[in-house]
Amino acid sequence: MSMNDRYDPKSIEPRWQARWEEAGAFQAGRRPSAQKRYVLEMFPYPSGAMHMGHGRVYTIGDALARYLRMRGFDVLHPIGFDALGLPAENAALKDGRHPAERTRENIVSFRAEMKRLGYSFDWAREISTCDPEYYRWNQWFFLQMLERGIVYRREGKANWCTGCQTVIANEQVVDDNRCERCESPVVEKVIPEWAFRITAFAQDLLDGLDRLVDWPERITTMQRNWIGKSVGAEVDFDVPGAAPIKVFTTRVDTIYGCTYVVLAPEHPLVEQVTAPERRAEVRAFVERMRKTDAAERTGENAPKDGVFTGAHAVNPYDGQRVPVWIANFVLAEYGTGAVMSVPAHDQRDFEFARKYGLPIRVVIQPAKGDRLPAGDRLGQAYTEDGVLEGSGPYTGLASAAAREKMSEHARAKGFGQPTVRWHLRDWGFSRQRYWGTPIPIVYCPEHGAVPVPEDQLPVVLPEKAVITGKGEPPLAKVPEFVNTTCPRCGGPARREVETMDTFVDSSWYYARYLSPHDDRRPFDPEAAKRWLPVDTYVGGPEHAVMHLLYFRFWHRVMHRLGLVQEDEPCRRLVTQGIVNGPDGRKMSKRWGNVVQPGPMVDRYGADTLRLFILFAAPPEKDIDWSDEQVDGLFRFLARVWRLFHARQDCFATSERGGASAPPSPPLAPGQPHPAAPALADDAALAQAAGDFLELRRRTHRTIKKCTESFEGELKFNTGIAALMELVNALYGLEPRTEADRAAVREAFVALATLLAPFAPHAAEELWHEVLGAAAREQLLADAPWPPFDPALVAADTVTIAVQVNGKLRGEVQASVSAGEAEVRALAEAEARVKAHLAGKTVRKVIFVPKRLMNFVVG
RNA sequence: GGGGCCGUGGCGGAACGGGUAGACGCAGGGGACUUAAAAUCCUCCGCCGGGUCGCACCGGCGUCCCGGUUCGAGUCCGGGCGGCCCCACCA
Repeated sequence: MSMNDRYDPKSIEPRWQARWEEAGAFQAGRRPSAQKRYVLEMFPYPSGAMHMGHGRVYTIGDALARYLRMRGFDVLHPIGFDALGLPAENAALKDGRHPAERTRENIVSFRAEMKRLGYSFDWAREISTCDPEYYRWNQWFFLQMLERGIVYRREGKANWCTGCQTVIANEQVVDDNRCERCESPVVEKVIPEWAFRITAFAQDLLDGLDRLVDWPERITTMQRNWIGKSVGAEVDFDVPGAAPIKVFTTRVDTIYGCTYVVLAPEHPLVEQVTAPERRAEVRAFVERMRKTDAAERTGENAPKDGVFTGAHAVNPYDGQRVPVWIANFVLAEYGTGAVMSVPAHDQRDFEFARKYGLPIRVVIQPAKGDRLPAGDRLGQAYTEDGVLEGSGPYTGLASAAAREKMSEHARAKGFGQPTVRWHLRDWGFSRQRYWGTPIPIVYCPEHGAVPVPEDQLPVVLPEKAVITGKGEPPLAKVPEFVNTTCPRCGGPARREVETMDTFVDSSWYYARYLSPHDDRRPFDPEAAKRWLPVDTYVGGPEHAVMHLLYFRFWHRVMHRLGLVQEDEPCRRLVTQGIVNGPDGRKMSKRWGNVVQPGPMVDRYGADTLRLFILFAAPPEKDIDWSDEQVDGLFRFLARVWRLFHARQDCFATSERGGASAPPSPPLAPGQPHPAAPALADDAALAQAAGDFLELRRRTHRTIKKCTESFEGELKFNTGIAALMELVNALYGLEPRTEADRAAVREAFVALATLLAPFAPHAAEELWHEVLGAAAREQLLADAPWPPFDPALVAADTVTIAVQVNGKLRGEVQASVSAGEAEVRALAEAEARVKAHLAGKTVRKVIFVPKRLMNFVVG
């Protein structure tokens, strides 16, 4: 192949994609004796065409995977499709096409787009969750978890999406009680459902967060808040003539300030405690609450609203009788559905007490500073910890100590106990929809819910679908599916017609990649030993409390089942920002600002698109699409192209010797690389001087900089910037001697190699061009990452800034080893410095070797 | 209300543990090449003022605002203001 003047990605990219595939360059397991790295990006939901957001995740992950391969690791970089779920079914409702058909089509288009972008996936491991060979293992897990009590059937209030006509998970309810998917209102509905006992893992999931040091803190914080542990106490308030009211509080230290008790409107004791003369009013209130939209009722801005029941309860600590109220702001499903109200020390209680004229009693004083006024003159609740007063035997104790003593006292006396409450709820995963994994249960009139035996899996989702979006679940309308026999007695029975939440599919897919065609178990535990946990997981931060919590839960389950060694699925998480439209708004048909990756590849080639995505900003930041910037990156590649072309005299003339490159620095253990071609002829290189010695320094600094952009925080933008600087430097040089050419050649090899993770096709082409026959048999994708020479990275002369009283007044050139006296002499000789020192007394001189000298004068 | 992140040129963004602010790119100005345009190559580009025929050069200000620590602050501390994200009457 000969090099053309014009950079033409269309002629380059498909050719290298074919070569990589032919060579199996991206197959995991090619270096069995090397250390492994598992690089994973969240698999796509193929609901439409691939969009720019996908382009960004996979470009980030791919750059890393390619780099790690070049560092000598055995890299697993798989891809698959999260194919089951509501959107495909919702689309089917619109145009009547079968979800399977639509999904298959979308997958074909995704796969083609991804290949065109040149992602280094191990395609042999591709999975699709709508494949029975995949979801049968969802069913298998279900059975295992059922047996262990981690799956159970419950009858409870569920979030019912009025749009999707199905139950959705707590985590899928977003802003103002709307569905995360379709934004329809979500209402509460009492319905039987299957649930995972994720709450049994709450403490463990919480503790695990402390070990996830390479996760973004905001994600672990969000999980921590979502799990929502609160340590407190349960206390029983006796109600004469009725069952005691059990309240949950995190501030039992304030209980002597309790002046009333509040029940949630739905609390089971409401009817029982209400005095006959209050009944009408209470019922009217409860009825009104029932009819009010949940968000409106319990939203932050909702005014406090309540009603007195006529009953009184007894505070077990001081024997005081306090009135029992019902109020809108108490949630039936949190804690015990009842609270003790301490208006002096809780803002909500304070507001409520003010509104209804209930007493306010101060029982905590700040440890330092002014004392609080009496309750009736308090401007707002004092909610901090402090020192107890008016609290019987606990008076004088600090809040924390009091809490401990007081909850222990409750336990000793039998009217309460220390308690931990969680915000996290069990994960209800029943879906009354078609396009999901069938739940392997059969209902027998004789034996009730009977699990389908393992050897009868998979329960295959029938091809025939009656999708109306209304009424009964679609599977109920398919008699061939529903009607079956009981696995236990053989009598007529009906299958479960609910399907599993799509988040089940994504909870363990990363493990299926390890042995995607295994038909005896979900995956091979030996392979898991080799590859898990995932080393780097790239995906959007929007999954912080759904997928990312579920998959941590599922991994723990797999750990209990003995399938995996560790309890956390992934070491490092990288959350990438959004690609916005050119106008800075979220890409949307509504704004007409959508930019698709496909047409961009047509116009500029994959390499330019990839460079743009990586250069625009660090991965976590949102970026705006910019046609001008993309043009700029295309120009950069074209510039590199011309440069190589213009300097062919430096490398195309002769075959270089077989000297191999020095090994890559520390990270590359295991199997040695195939012998790498020399960067350049060592003897000639050693002769490089002047501008060309400078070039060599720059080359090695660039290698260092690029390497650093992959280590620690991923900052590809600065790595690419360094490459641009090297290119700019090369433009100014005119090599004349053999040593000059060797230095230029060294820079070219480095440039092509370092470009490989970012713009792999162009890099591959240039690399083969510069190395000629020496590289003919090797792919750059397989070549070693270049080492840098520390001696060349460290400059021998440096520019030292000279300040007078902290203001820059000049700079001097000095050798790196120059001491204070030497630099001072140089500095004082500078005209500007001299002028600023004239007539002043130097009181002090600060000298920072290699950086700066500051004269402090008076 | 709680939690997290963040405020740097016209724009996207650089700046290792406090040490020359603005790397690199985009946009823009000037020049070369060209019959011309595009492309390309070279070059300038924070603000204000002084200086010079034009340069060179010089001074002051400058990383949201106000204070502090320090020889020295984009970076550390305190207090504001503004933006984004998540959670939200969680007892």
